[in-house]
Amino acid sequence: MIDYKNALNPAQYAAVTAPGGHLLVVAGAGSGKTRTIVYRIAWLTEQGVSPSSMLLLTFTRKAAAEMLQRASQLLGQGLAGLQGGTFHGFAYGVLRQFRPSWLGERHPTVMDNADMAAAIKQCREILGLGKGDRSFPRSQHVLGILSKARNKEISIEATVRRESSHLLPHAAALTELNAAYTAYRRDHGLLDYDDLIFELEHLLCEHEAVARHLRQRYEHLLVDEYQDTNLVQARLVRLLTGESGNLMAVGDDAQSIYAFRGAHVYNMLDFPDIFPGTRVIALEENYRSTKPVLDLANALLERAPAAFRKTLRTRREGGEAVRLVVSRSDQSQAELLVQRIRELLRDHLPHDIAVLFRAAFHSYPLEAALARADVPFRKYGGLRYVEAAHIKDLLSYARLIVNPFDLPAFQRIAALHPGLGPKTTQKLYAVALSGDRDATFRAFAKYPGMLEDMGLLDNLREQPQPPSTLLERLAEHYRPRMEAAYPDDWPRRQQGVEEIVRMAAGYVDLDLFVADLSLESPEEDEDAEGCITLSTVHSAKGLEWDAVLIIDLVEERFPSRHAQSRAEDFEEERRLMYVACTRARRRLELYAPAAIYSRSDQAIMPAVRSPFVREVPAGLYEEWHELHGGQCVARGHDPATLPPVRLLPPEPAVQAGAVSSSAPEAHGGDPQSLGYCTHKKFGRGKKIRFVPPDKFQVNFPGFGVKTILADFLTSAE
DNA sequence: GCGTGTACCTTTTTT
DNA sequence: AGGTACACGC
Repeated sequence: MIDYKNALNPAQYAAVTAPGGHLLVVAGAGSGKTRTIVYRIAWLTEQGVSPSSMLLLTFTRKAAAEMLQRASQLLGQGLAGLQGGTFHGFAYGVLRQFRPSWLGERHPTVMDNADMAAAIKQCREILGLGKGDRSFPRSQHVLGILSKARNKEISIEATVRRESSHLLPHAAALTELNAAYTAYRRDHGLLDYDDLIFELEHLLCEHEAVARHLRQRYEHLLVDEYQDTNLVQARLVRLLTGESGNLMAVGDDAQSIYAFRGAHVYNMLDFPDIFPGTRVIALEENYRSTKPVLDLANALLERAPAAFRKTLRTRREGGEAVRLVVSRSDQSQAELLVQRIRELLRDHLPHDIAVLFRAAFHSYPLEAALARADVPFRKYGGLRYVEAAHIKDLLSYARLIVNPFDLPAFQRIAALHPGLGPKTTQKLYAVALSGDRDATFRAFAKYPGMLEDMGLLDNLREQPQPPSTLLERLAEHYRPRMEAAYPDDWPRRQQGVEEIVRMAAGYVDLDLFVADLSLESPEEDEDAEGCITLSTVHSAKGLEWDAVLIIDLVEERFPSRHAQSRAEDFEEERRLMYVACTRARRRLELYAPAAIYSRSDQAIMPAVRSPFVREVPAGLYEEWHELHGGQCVARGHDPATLPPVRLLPPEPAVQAGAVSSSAPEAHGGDPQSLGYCTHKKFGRGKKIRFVPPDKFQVNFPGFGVKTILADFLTSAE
C-alpha cells in the first residue's frame, strides 16, 4: 500500500484522491505535476479502476512514457493496458479502426511537414496561382497560414489580416489554394496533422455508437498540458468525457506557449463553465528550483497581464545567484559557453546541463564550437532526423505499401531514378493506378528501375510480414539507389537507415510504425547519458536540468522578431522565457551578446538586450562581462574569487525597466538611446537598434520594422 | 521535359 | 545556408 498522505502535500493529496467527476489541477512550474498524475493513476488502480479503462493524453510521447514508467515503478507492476500518448497519436489509432467513409478501402497515411509543403506547392502550380509573383508566400509560409486558420477556426482572410497583412492581396488565392489542398488529401488518401484531430471530432459527432464505445472504454480521462489545447481538442475532450465521465485536466496558464498553433488558454480558464461541477485544485509550491531562480521567474511574470500572473513559492533557501553573461558577440558567446560548460561538467553530469534558445538555428555557432571542443551534445527541436532525405526515401517505400495512392511518396521514389521529372512522374502515377496493365508497362518501359520498385512493392504488399522484415528488405533494395543519390556521404546515411530498421522491431502493423514516425520520432537514446542537451524552449517543456543556460537574449531573437508588433505575441514570448527559466533546478545563466552577426547586413551589428533581461530588477542577478581575452568577469565582486583578468570600467547598474544604452557602446558606436519615438507617417514606434551612422531600426505596430533616418523621428515616451 | 547553373531571398516555435 | 525561380542547353 502506498502512503499517499506522506508522499504528497495537501493540495497534491486532494487532487490524487479526488472522487470522480471533473477536476482541474492548476499546477505551477515544478509543483509536482507529474507526481500528481502518477499518484492519481496509482490511486485509481487501487480503487479498482482497471488501467485499461484510463486514457492519458499528453503533449509528447516522451511525457507519456515517463508517466507510465513512473507509475508502474510506484505500483511495483506493469500497468497493462493503460493508454497514453499524444492527441494526434490517439486520433490516428481511433481513425485506423473506424475509418472515415471518404477513404473507402484505402489505408490513410499521415503527412509530415515536407509532404504538406510539397502538396501545397503542387496545388499552387496546377492552379497557376501567383505565377512569377515574388510577393506570393512560399509553400512553408502558406502552410503556416492555412494551418493557423484551421486551428484557430477563423477564415483564411482573417488569419492573413491578423498575422501578415501584407499578404492580404493574396487572401483569395490562399483560400482557393486551401480548397485544392483539401481535395488533394482526399484524392490521395492522406491525413495531415490537423486532419487527425478534426476527422476524429467528425467521427465522434457523426457516429454516436463510436463515441459511446470510446466513452465506455475510457472511464477516466487524464489530460496533461491542458493550457495548450486548442478549440477542437477541447471539444474532443468534451466528446470523450460526455456528461457523466471522469476528467482530470492538468495545466498551467502561465506556461501557455502554443497560441501560434491555435492553443486557447481560455479552454483552461473557462474550464469550470464548460464542465459544470468542476473541482479546481491549485498546486503552488515549487519543489524544483532554488530561490534565486524562482525570484527571477516571478519577476518576469509580474509584468504579464493579470490573468497570467502568479507567484511561485519555495521552501528551499539559498542557492547560486542567477548570472547574466554579456559576451561581445554571438560568436564569442559560443566560445564562452564551451568554457563554461566545461567548468560545469566538473560538478554536474552532462545530462544535467542544458542550453536553451528561442529558435533552432540560434544554436548553430554553439554546435560548431562544441564539435570542435569534442563536447558531446544532443539537440532537440528543429529538423528531426526522420526528416533527413534518405530516411524519407526509405519510408516512402513503406508508405506506398500501406497506401498505394500516397502521391508524395510516389514522387520521392520517382525522383531517385534519373530522367524522371515531375511531369513524367505524374503520368506514371496516373497510369499505374488506372488499372490498365498494358498502358502501364508501356509507360514504365523507359524507366526499368522504377518498374522494378513498383513490382517489389506490389509483391511485398501481397505477402504480409512483420514491419522489421519488411523494412530490412526495403533497406536492402534502397541501398544501391542511396549510393547513387548520395555518393559523398552514403555510408553515414546507411547508419540512419539501419536505425530505422531497428526501430521497426517493436511494431506489429506497418501503418502504425509509419504514422508514429511522422507523429513523433521515438527516442533514439543510444548515448544520451553522456551528452549535454541543446533544445528549443518549446521542446524543453516539461523537462528540467540542474543547470540551464539561455542564450541569445537580445531583441529580435528572444523575443522573436516575429512577435514584436502584437501585444499578445509578445506576452507569449514572455511566458516562453518563463518556461525556459523554470526548467532550472540549481543554476540559471542568461546570455546576452552585445552584438550579433546579421546575414542581411553582412556585418556584426550591435544588439539590444532582451526586454526580458532589461525588465528584471538588477538585484536579481549577477552581471558578468566578457573581456578582450575571452575571459569573463563579474561586476562588483571580489576580484580574488574571479578569473585573474582586469576589470572592465564600471558601468551604471541597469535599473528595472530602464532601457539599456550599453549595447551600442560596446562597439564604440554613438550611444544613441533607444526607446519610443513617433514618425509622421507610421506613428508611434519602438526603436529597436541604432544603425550607424544616422539611422534607427524602428518597429511600428501595424507597419513592421523600418530603417529610418534619425532626423525623421521625434522622441516620445 | 529534364537537369544544371545562377542569382536572389529569407530564416519561429510543433504535431 | 539553403531553398526557389528562372534561363539555358540537351
